[in-house]
Amino acid sequence: MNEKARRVPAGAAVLQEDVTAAITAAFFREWARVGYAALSIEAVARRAGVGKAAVYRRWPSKLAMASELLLKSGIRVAQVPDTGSLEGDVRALLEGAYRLLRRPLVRRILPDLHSEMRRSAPLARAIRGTLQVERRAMGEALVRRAIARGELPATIDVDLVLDLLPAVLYWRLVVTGMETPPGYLDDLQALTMGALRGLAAARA
Amino acid sequence: MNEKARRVPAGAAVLQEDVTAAITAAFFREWARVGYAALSIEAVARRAGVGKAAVYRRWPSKLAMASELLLKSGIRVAQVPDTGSLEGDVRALLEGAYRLLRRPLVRRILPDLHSEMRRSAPLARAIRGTLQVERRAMGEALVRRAIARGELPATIDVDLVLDLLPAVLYWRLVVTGMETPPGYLDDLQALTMGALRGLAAARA
Amino acid sequence: MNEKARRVPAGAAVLQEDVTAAITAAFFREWARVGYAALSIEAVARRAGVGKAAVYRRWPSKLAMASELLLKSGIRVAQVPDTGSLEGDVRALLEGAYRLLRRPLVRRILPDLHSEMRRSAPLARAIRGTLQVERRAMGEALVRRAIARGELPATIDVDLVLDLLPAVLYWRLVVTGMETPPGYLDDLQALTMGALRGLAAARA
Amino acid sequence: MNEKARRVPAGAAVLQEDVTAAITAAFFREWARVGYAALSIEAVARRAGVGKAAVYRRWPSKLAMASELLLKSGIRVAQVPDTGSLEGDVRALLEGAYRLLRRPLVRRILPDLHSEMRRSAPLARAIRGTLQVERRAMGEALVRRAIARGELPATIDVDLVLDLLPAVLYWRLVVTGMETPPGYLDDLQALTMGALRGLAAARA
DNA sequence: TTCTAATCGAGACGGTACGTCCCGTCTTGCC
DNA sequence: GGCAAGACGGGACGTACCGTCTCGATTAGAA
Repeated sequence: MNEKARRVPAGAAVLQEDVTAAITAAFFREWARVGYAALSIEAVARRAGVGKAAVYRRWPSKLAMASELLLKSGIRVAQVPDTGSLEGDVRALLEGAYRLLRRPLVRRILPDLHSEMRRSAPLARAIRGTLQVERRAMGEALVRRAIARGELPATIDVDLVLDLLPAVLYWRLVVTGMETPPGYLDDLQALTMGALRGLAAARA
Repeated sequence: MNEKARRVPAGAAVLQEDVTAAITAAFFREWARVGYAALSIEAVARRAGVGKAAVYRRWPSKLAMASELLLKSGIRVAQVPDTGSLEGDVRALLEGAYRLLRRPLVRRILPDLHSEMRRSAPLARAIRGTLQVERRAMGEALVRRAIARGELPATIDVDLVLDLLPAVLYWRLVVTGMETPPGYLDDLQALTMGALRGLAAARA
Repeated sequence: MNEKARRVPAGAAVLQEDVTAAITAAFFREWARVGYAALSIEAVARRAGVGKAAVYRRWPSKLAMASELLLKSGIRVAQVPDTGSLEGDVRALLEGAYRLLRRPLVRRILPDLHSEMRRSAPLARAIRGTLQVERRAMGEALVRRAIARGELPATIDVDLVLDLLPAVLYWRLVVTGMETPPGYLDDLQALTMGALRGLAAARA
Repeated sequence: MNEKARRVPAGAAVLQEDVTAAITAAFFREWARVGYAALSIEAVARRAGVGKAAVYRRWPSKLAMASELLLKSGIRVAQVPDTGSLEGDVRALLEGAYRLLRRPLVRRILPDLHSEMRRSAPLARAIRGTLQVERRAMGEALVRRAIARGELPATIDVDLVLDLLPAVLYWRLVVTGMETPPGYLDDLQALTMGALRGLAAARA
């Protein structure tokens, strides 16, 4: 950031994109390094080679910055295609979640995010308004297709299914921080299908 | 703190219980007031009418203080008795976990602890050395009894079962922060038993 | 602040003169109030209505602050002009030293500086690099002129002369803290000239 | 200090001499190490292997402790015998002063002491009431003997002589902290005798 | 001999100050 | 007007000592 020629936009008085990009990159690197709570705007600016004012010009607070950058950052629930069977859909979802939660940055950031959400309504709203909505929509679609195929009863508790699908991987990878042995996803797939059958039976 | 009669100091150069109590009370009052992240030890000491050193003499950090006070305040994995059947044991465990995770304070602090564990090896060791060991022992005993009764095959992946048991409640109550509708535990029980059956079948 | 003249702020992010002035004033007021040893930077900042960092940005320590402020406040070895005779030069030097060491502030701070020099190499270097060098240069010039005039032999021990010139006044005014009676400088002048003659005779 | 059997004085409830001795020793070692200003009672007690209260039981403050211990410590002006001539007396005095001021502990402690004296009337009184009185008495006796022998005029300014005698050595050894080359005392002797002659001539 | 009273090492107590870091705001001169 | 740089008043950090106090144990002299 420091020495580069600024091949800057048209008029002045416009936030420069490369500065924003440098801040964004620095922000995630700092987050991964020290965690959300210990993350200081000063350090982000320093690492980005940017004045503090450049940060404050863009976002009023650390939280606002986090919210916006996360949404833009591509921490997204993978798309789950219709594979034609519940079993295939579940497998696809588990694999997508696994690919996401396996990333070290994600494993460090998610607990911070969930911690802060407990405390900050605006952040919670920002997150829930996008990530969770997306996740929920995807999960509901999966369940609806299964009901349509007759693989699940229409009476099934969709919320509980939505809790089940990410829960075990999140616990394992994010909360305990442990790795997974070979074949883990296969076992998890069997476990999940059994759980869905158990749930279906209870509501049948 | 200054003028109070010091009833039963007991030992020499020993941390005084009434000071500890004052700090503890102030800690939770401050937590409620500003949240964990913004909680300053200075403010806790001030509110307790105590020198900062009196706090640092007891705990090396905010997180250590939080961990210990929470443990003392009753955040414990409930004991799971041998109910005579896998189904009963699972139900007891789920109910214990539910009682724990339902408490607002626990729902606020657990993500903080898990976040910080990702970063602080000493804290991770401290937590794992107590809570997790306890939890794991309890889960393993449950599985072993089930194997002994013939309810689960000896080949079952114990680690995965240990992931399963707390995962859904943790996700629901702690991560999403949502409440549970009536009958949630019943459904969760059915779900969990189905999951165990699915897992058993896969390994049979 | 240290070496460059700071006339007319000139650049951005430059220490502001009015803040420096406020700190300086507060420093001397605090010194007068509680003495050097008990002087706390916190109190200086408080009294100046300034953040502590504003003080530390200017000086790394209480002693550095004291040294610089004193130098600026006019504690300088007086210039000794060539009066045309050894006698006149000595008299000028004694009078310069007297004017300096008579000031109460100087009498309070000099022993502190000398004490601390015994312990702090950096401070010693700083002081020696300015005050002592200046003093030595002046003394050597005086002696060299006297040798050129034939008033002192070329074999004279210059170091010892340099010890002699300030020694008695320093002892009297700074170490014992006593005042001087009228005519003291006249007697001291006679004493010093006698000493130089004695020294010259010993080396003749 | 810790394990020794206490073969203590007469009655109980009496300050124990070996504790006092341990504190005294620790006090001087700490003084030499960090200087008077930075000397903490806590460190003295720690180094002496003694509780803080044992120190406070003996002296109400650091200053009181310093005053008393210094007086007892043997930092004394050496006795100057009547050698039969002014020259011999001066030489004896200079040698005594040199022996004293050459000691590293003394070179470190004296400037601190003089600094504190400037600020603390009680300390100044304690020191002046003993050391200085003693020194003055010795110097006056020396001058009186010289007057009696006809070596100095009766009109000589005794105070100025008293300033002269210690001044150069103090400046050289204590203030500048430099060492002395071989023959320094011889030159200093010549210098001092010359000074006395010059002073005598002025008052003749 | 038993009691009593003050000493001992240890260290907790409420405080103050240390020197550092970061907060969010503001200012300066360059582009 | 955005930019890098960084000073500003403020506040918390975690540490070191302050001088006081309390503890249980030791230790003799007085009862």
